[in-house]
Amino acid sequence: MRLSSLADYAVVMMGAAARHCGGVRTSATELSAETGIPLPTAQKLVSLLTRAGLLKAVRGAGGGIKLARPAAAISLVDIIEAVEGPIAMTACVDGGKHDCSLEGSCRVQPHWGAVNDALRGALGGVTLASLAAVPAIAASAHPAMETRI
Amino acid sequence: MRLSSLADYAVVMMGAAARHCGGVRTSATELSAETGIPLPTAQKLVSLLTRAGLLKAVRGAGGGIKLARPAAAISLVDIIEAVEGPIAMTACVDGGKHDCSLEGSCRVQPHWGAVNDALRGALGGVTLASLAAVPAIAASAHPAMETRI
DNA sequence: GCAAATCAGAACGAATCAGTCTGATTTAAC
DNA sequence: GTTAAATCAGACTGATTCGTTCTGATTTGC
Repeated sequence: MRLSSLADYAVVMMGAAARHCGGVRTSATELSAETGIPLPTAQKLVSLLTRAGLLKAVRGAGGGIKLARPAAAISLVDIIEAVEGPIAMTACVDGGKHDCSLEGSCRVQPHWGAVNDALRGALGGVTLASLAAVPAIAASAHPAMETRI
Repeated sequence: MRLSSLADYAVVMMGAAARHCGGVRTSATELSAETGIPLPTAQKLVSLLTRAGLLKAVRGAGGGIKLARPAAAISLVDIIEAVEGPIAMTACVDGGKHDCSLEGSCRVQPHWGAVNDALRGALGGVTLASLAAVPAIAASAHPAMETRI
């Protein structure tokens, strides 16, 4: 039930990219320096995010990357699914895949849909725009984060 | 972002145990036969769930297990945390553990708390009692599960 | 006292994940 | 036109975690 490190890094990198206000082109090297993520890992993430259609990449010297869509149109769901694949807490929630041998008699299955919806709703409610611009809230929220969630 | 198989099995097993109405004592062998979960795995789950205080175990011939609390007082959160440990999507949400090198400058951190709360709320809203008694709903909900969540 | 049944914990194999490295492609400068 | 630098893109390796199985400790019933 924990996010993979790659997905976590991807969110941080996309947040940094969004801070380069739209048109300005940045690069994996620059984002690596800003966020502290190792360069090779940052390069791999750029590749994944570009393939998913979240970033626009331009090769060669002077090239770089920029957001493919406005920051307000990109949510945590998009980023996480770009790195980890479809969000499905159990196999029976993953459309098409029906590997569970308990199919049919399982009484838990109906509930997973609702739980999965709640998770996707929470992730979809956080856009990249809100990540890029929350200076005061972030500072004041830190102490409260201790609440053992 | 997928539940581990062990945790998934644990939920199914606890649901089956709850169907043995309170006082009646069952065993890992019986639950294994009812759910289709391999016996060795079922035994390990019984051990984990007992250690977490969700089941009461009695050793020896004629022994067995039963719910430690009423089914209405056990939620998916309890079961999942018994198997996987505390639910924390990222390291910075896990109280005490502060391994992230980006601490302090990270602008994403405040949001993870809210997302984590939403997830825990969704999981906490599903009690073992509701899992044990949903005959009609389960049957009618199956076709709708195709909705690519 | 003996035997059967049960839970409890340790050990092994497999799969996924994180990270690193090398190569293909493009542009800019000379 | 050529060279060189900078960038993205994909393949590879090591490690950690997960899932499963096996063996042992404990208790009751006969």
